[in-house]
Amino acid sequence: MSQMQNVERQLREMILGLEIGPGERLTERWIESRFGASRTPVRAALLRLETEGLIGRDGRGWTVAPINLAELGQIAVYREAVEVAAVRLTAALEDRGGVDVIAAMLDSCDAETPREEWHRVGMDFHIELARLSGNEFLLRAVRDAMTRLSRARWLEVRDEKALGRAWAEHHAILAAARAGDADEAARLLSAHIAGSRDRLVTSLHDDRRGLRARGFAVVE
Amino acid sequence: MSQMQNVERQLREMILGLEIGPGERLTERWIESRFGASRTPVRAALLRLETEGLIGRDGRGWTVAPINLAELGQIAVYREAVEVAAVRLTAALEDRGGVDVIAAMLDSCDAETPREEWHRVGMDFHIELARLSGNEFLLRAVRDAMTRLSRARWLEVRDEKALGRAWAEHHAILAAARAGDADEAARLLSAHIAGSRDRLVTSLHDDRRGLRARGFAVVE
DNA sequence: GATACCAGCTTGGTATACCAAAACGGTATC
DNA sequence: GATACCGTTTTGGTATACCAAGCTGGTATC
Repeated sequence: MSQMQNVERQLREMILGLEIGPGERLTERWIESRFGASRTPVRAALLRLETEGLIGRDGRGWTVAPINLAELGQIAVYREAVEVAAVRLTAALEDRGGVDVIAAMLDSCDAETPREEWHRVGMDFHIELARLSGNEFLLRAVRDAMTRLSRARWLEVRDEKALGRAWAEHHAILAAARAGDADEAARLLSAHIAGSRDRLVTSLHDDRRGLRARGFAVVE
Repeated sequence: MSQMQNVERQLREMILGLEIGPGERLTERWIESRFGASRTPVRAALLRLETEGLIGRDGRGWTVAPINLAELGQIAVYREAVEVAAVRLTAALEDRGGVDVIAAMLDSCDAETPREEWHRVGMDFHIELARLSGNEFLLRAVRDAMTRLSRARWLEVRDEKALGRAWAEHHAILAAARAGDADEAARLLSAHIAGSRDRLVTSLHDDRRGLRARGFAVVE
């Protein structure tokens, strides 16, 4: 694997894992010494992460993207557009066997499963559902949206009940898609995305002081 | 303006203007000498154009993205999802004055207007309509899609009648949006995108031999 | 004549040196 | 004590040298 991919992957993981906090400044020299790569692959990695929206430019320098509550609302609208389109395509497929694979993925989580795994499966549900549509652009759109949401979802304070509700909603969406009921799947998915957004924004808004106390930049 | 932005902009224009043909190979050294910049900004520009889908990797090297007919179909589905969402938001706005600005832009084209300008306005219509929605993600999605479609639309053989029809359809969509009729605007926009796709794919498919004779890679 | 192999060249990947601009810090002045 | 100014340091932008992998063309061998 090339140094560029190496740096890109590790840096992305550090950002998504909040090892580098939202709003933190990055210097190419620090990354260079941190990962043992020279500035050329470091710069390449930064350029890629910039297009993913995980980092941005602050004047001449680089900054880890802050948590942006307004952006979360816009992403929800975007997600609804592309995910609903994807699930409608999936529900119209001849062979909807892929739905069962996703259901099995959901069922691999139980009370013993670590929170990290729930987090990953919750995102992969949406990504894999988009993949079933067979449309590369819808898939990429969902993947990008989930990447941007990842940190916010990780910071969300979710109780046991909320996890169970999301799990049930996911299964209901799959059931409608499996049955070929595009309208019902679309309706359920829209409601699911809107509900997720509401809980997410409310949770982060209520907790914004705590987040800032941890050194995280939060934009409202 | 930095060398990177310089190279990126010029290279993009050369690719979109078909001065560098679809499928053509690119070497960093050629670009370096062609634009008088060193490899560092050249590589940065290539990385950005790669994320735009205008160039891709061919093993170790770089290749201008071929014209891909299957991709055109997928983009149409993607466009429909995001553009319909955008126009619905726009139709629901309190202040829909921006619609008239777009209408004026359409009306700036007449029989004397060069084809290049029609091409640009035809794309900007969709981009500006998405901008009115106020959603950054929908806007970016439409802009990206139009960038990817740009070369194909330029290669399409369009008669006077087709241009007039597109112009009329654009105005009808604006009228519905201005009236706040989201359903009608969505219906018209969906039909417009589907019709555009059909004409585009048919035209390029019929002309694929001619395109290949010009040295353009065409994937079906 | 075909094929296997080798040398040279091309090319992307990487490291690094140099530069200008901006940020920082300290000092002198009011 | 505040502020304006200047030198130092830091930082991103750029150019370039070097490397390894892969391609090319030619040659030698069968």
